[in-house]
Order: sequence, then structure tokens, then C-alpha cells
Amino acid sequence: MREPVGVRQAQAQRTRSGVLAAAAAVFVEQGVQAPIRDIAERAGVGIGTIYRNFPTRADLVTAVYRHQIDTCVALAPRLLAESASPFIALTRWVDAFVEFLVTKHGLGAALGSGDPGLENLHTLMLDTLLPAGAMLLEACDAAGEVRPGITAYTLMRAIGNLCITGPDYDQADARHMVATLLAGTRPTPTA
Amino acid sequence: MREPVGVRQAQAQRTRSGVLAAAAAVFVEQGVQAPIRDIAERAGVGIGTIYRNFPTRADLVTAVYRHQIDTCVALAPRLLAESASPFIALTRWVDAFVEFLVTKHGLGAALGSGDPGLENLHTLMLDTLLPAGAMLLEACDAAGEVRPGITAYTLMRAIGNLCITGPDYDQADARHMVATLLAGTRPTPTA
Amino acid sequence: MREPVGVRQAQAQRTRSGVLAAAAAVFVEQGVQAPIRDIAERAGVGIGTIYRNFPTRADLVTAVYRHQIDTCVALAPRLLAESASPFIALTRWVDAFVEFLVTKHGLGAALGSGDPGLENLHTLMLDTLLPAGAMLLEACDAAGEVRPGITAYTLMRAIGNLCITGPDYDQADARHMVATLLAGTRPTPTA
Amino acid sequence: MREPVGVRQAQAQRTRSGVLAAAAAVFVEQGVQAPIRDIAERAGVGIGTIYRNFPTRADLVTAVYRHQIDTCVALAPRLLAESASPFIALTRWVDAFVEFLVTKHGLGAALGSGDPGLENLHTLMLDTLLPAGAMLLEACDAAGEVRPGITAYTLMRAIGNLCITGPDYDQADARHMVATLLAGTRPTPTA
DNA sequence: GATGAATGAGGGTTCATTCAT
DNA sequence: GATGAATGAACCCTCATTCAT
Repeated sequence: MREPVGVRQAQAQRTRSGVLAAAAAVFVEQGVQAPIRDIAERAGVGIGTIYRNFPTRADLVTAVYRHQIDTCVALAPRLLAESASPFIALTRWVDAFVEFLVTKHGLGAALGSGDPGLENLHTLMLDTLLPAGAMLLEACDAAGEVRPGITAYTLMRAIGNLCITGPDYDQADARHMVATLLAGTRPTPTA
Repeated sequence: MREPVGVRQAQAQRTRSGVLAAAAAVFVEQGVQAPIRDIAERAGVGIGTIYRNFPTRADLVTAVYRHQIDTCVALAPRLLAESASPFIALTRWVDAFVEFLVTKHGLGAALGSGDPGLENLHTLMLDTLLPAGAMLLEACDAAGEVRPGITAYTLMRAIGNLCITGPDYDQADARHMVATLLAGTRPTPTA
Repeated sequence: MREPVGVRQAQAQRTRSGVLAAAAAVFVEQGVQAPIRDIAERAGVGIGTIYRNFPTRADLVTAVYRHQIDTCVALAPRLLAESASPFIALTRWVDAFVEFLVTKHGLGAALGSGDPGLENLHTLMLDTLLPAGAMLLEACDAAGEVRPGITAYTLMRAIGNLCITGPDYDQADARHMVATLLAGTRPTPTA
Repeated sequence: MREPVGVRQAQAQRTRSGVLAAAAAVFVEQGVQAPIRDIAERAGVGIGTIYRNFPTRADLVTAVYRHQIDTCVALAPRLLAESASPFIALTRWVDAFVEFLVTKHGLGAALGSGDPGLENLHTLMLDTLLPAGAMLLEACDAAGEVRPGITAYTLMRAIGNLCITGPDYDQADARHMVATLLAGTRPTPTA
């Protein structure tokens, strides 16, 4: 009765992936506060399976976005190397960041909510995205391309907030306002 | 035969005020989605009293913020008349708007949530604050003090979002980012 | 400051009458379980006034229908004297009884519910309507116009039940079925 | 490898049955409007379990009575085949119908209440019992054993009303009055 | 590992009833 | 007597979470 090694692990991995895909879809439709049951149904698994793989809601949320976060992080050094100036790199990177936030209904609000259950996600973003953004911002700083006094954390948090969309304030508006915010970080032209 | 007119009304008014004060306090601590029971307990009244005075949650939220909203609205024409330039007036008015938002934990998030139960508040703000902000923004526009293409609604919504505070992103940060956003609305200096 | 004697009593009487009229109207619309507050509002008085005049709901229900009940009671001897046969008198009297029940939305159901709070009304009907009906039934009995074994109480209760109308079973249906029931009380024709 | 199929389903089925039994008992004592919590307590399960199995009150009411309704329905064609005349079949079938109604305290009242939440039950009875009764009544009609003009729906509704028992109007009274009603449906003997 | 039935805390809402003015 | 604000018990329903199979 011994099965090929790893068959079970492979099945487990597939279950996990299915849950992540389902969660991503449900989050888009209902936001990250969607009932766990809805995700289980969408994934075609039992509720218990969700809890086994992701004990807390934040674990699930974090896992859902981890891949995209990692992609975003990896982009930073590449943009810095390729772009004509640090600020251009920052701008492009923020575009990617916004793209990520804006397509994830409710994520921005979740981050802004101070919900203690989302500490993990918060931590993840701090530990990974923040250094990426900070690297770019520091490069801008060093090149005198942004006003002093702006911290990467605050800026990214502000961008996150600006990406909380809703009726009458859509993704295009969010992009517009983020661009305006970035414009506001430029040093005041000296006479 | 004139007895103290309105002894009961006065008491009722005091109850109502007490509820409003309690609600304001609870909203700061827990956000506008706080359980009605908590507000009743804080106010030292029965649940029924809350429902008597404010049939829906939105009624309560609206009442809590109405006074401050009205004050803010009334400020706009005054600032426009007094200030050296429309943009200075806009800046000062936004300061007051931010002051309002930033001290009301959860209001920004509530407005951004698209919660259908808060239509009234949304409507109130649209009907009163929006015209006030729009007046100032139009004055800036007419004076060439802001880039074209920025609508009052989007700008105010963005400001509202920037005022969603939390741990590690406090009121000072919110003010800073709002100021940065406003700086970003200035026309690009032509060479 | 002494007012004419009885002015206050007259006022009180008017209040009481107004409440009864309002209650009758509300009972027709919503049934006898309607919220007390609705009746107070319709009467233009405070809730406390209802409770002062009619401490229990049953008191109010009873008072509302007392007049019509009395009228119905008074009808019995007159019909018996006027009609060609006791059964004809019974039939006509039942018509009046049904007319009373059928136009009082929810009263039949209330009587049939065994609700202990309506004891008073139950008692009132037993004490007044029952003797009236019994008189007629006994006359029929004595004349051999109905089968033996039918008691006035049971018959009237059955009639009351048949008058519980609703969608798809209207007043005409109720009348039809009551007539059928009465037809069923006739002695079986002997060959 | 076949393990006991459906161990959990069996348990779930037992839970469901327990809920149905508890509900039936509570309905007898308190009527079909009894608090869901009372049923849960009687069944020894959590409230959530009731809602899981019977999302609406009407679902529960319907389930409680479905079996007996089905039995009653199945009886009709058998009685028609076996009985000496259609009217005898109708009489016997009505006996069974009354037996069903009379032992279910509150069901008659529930059906007569027009409560929109009981649409399902109403529909169930219309869809199943009504055709059964109609078949018998039509057979009587065809045989000239009942007066014309009596519809199955109205007759059954009337019977349902007559079965609303209470103190002083018990099951025997209900049966007596139903028999009397049926007697009243016979054609008037022509001289 | 997966399952999903069961649980029950939590929050919403209504309305009968009291009582100070 | 009349008033109606206040009360809170009682219901409703949802959904996060556990655990036996």
C-alpha cells in the first residue's frame, strides 16, 4: 500500500494553492474581511482545511499577497539600475506598488485599519517592501531629488491610503492622487 | 400657571447630548462600527434610548460630526476673503479639514468603506463640505495656482484617506502627507 | 381657578373615546396584536394614557368590541320574536355575529389563540354573547329544528374560527362556510 | 478500505431528527412562533445547528409536518378506491386531515395567520394536500353527493380553522364541528 | 490531512412597560 | 390625568472557531 513518496505532499500543495487562488478571488470581490466559509466554498474544500493551512485570517491574507509583494520587492534594485535618475526609479516602482494595492480590493483599507490581526501582513510589508522603497527613497535623497524629511514608511503608508478606492473614487483617481503626492515630494525650486 | 417649560425636553436634550458625547468617545476608540451596546453603556442609558434618538447608525454618526462639519464649511468663505491668495486659503481650510478628520478615528475609514449604511453621512459631507472645498479649489484654478484636472471631490477624498491614522502613522504624519499632496497640486514651475 | 364641575371628567371621557376609536382602526389594519405605540400615535395621545385607561391589552380589546357585542346581544330576543321560526332567527343572528367577527381583522384569531391575556374578552363574550346564542339555539332545539348534541358555546366558537380570514379565504368564503356549518346542524331528514 | 460510510452523515441525521422532534414538541406547547432558542435548548443543540439545518423558521415548520402531510396525501386515492361512496371516502379522509391538524397545536392558527414567513408551508399544503382533497371533492361532486359551489381550498381552509383548539374547545369539539360542516355540504333533500 | 457539523459569542432591533414631571 | 423618554428583556441571525471522524 505504500504510495510513491511525495504524492501526498503534492496533493497537499495543490490544496493549498487552490485555497490561495480562491481567497485571492474572494478578496477581490468582498474584501479581506470576507467570511472564511465563502473562501472554503470557492476553493471546494472544507472550512477545516482553511484553518489547518492558515490558522489566522492574517496568515491567509499574507500568503495571498506574498508572491506579488516579493515581485514588487525584486523590482526595486532593477529599476534603480536601469533608470535615468533615482526619482524616475522611485516613480516607476511606486507605479508597481500602486498597481498591486489598487487591484486588491480592501487591502489598502485592511492595512490602514490598524487591525491587530493583520500584524503579520504588516510585518511582512515592513520587512520586505519597506527596505525596497527605502532604498529608492534614499537614492533620491542622496541625489537631492526629494525634499528632506520624508520617510519611506510614511510615504508608503500614505500611498497605501490613497489606494483605498470605492464608488466615486476609482483606481484612476488613486493613481492621479499618488502621482500628485509624489510631485509634492520634489524639492521646492529655488529661485 | 407657566411651569418650567420643557423640563422634560431639557432632560431629553441632555440625554441626547450624553449619547452624542459617548458615541464620539467610542468612535474614537473603536471606530464608527462600534457596537451600539457599547455606546449605550458608555452613555449610561439603555439601548432603546439610542434607537429612539438615532434610528440608524448613520443618523448617530452624522449627528456626531454635523457640528464640526458645519463649522468647517463656514470657514471656507471667510478664509478666501482674508487670505493673501486662494491657495493660501485652500491650505488653511485643508488644515481645518484635516484637524477634523484626524481627531475622528475611523471616520476616514468609514467614508472610504463605501458602507451603504453611511449614505447619509456621505451625502452630508458631499452636500456641505464638497461645495466649500470646491469653491476654494475653483478660486485657485482661476488664479492659476493649481494644476488643471484636479477635482474637489477627488482631492478631498484623497485627503480623507491620508487621514486614516494608526500605529506608526500618526496625526503628524497625516498632516505632513496632506501638505505634500497639496504641494503636488501646484503648477510645475516653467523654466 | 375653579372650573365647572365635570369639565375634567368630560375631557377624560373624550380622551378615552379617542383611544377606543384609534384602537378600533388600528385593529382593523394590523390585528389586535398591533403595537400599543401605534394606537397611541393614531389617537394623538401618549403611551402612558393608553396604559392608564386600559392597563392590559385585553382591557383595550374588550372595550373596543363591547359596544358591538352589546348590540349583537340585544338583537337576539328581537329576532326570535320577529322571525317565522327559531332557526331563521338563529340564522339571522349568526349573520350579525359573523358580520361583527369578519370585519374585525384578527379578532377571530385572537379568540381562538387561547392567549391568556385575552381572558377578559373571552369572559365578556361568554357572559353576554353566549347566553344570547344559547337562547336561540335552545329555541331551535325545542322546536326540533337542530340536531341534538350541539352546544351554543362550541357552535359559536366554531363560527368564530370560520371567520378567521386571510389571503385566499375572504369574508365571502367565511360566510359561505358558516352557512354550510349551520346547514349541517339541521336534523337529518327521516325517510 | 470501506469504512463505515456516512458515520458523520448518520450523526448529522440524528441531530436533524432530534431537532425535528424538539421542534414538534415545542410547537405543541408554544405554537409555531416559539423562539428558536427554546427549540435548540430542548434539542440539546446550539442555535447555529438549527439555522444550519433549517435556515428559516418556515423550513423547520415545513419539515416537522412534511411526513404527516405526505401520509395524508397518500391516503386519498386509497380511500376513494376502498369506500362505498365518494362522500364516505371524503369523510374518512377529512378524519385523517383533522387528526393531523388537531394534534398540532398552533398549526391551524399559523396557516390562518397569513404570516408571510410560512409561505413554504402554505405552498406545500396547497401543492400536496389540496390536490388530494380536490380529487375526493370532485368525485363527490360528480356523484352528486355534495352541493355545487364548494371549492376544495375553501373547504379545507374552513376545516383547518375549525381545528384551532384551545381551552373549552377541544379536539372532540373540533371533530364534531368538522362533521357538522361536512353534513352541511350534502345536497338539500328534494321533496 | 481533510472534513464539515456543531457551537455560541456577538451584535442588531423591537416593543411592552414604567415612572418622573 | 396626561405625557413620552427611558428601559431592557427577548428575539433574530451571522460567522469565527473547534474537534471528532
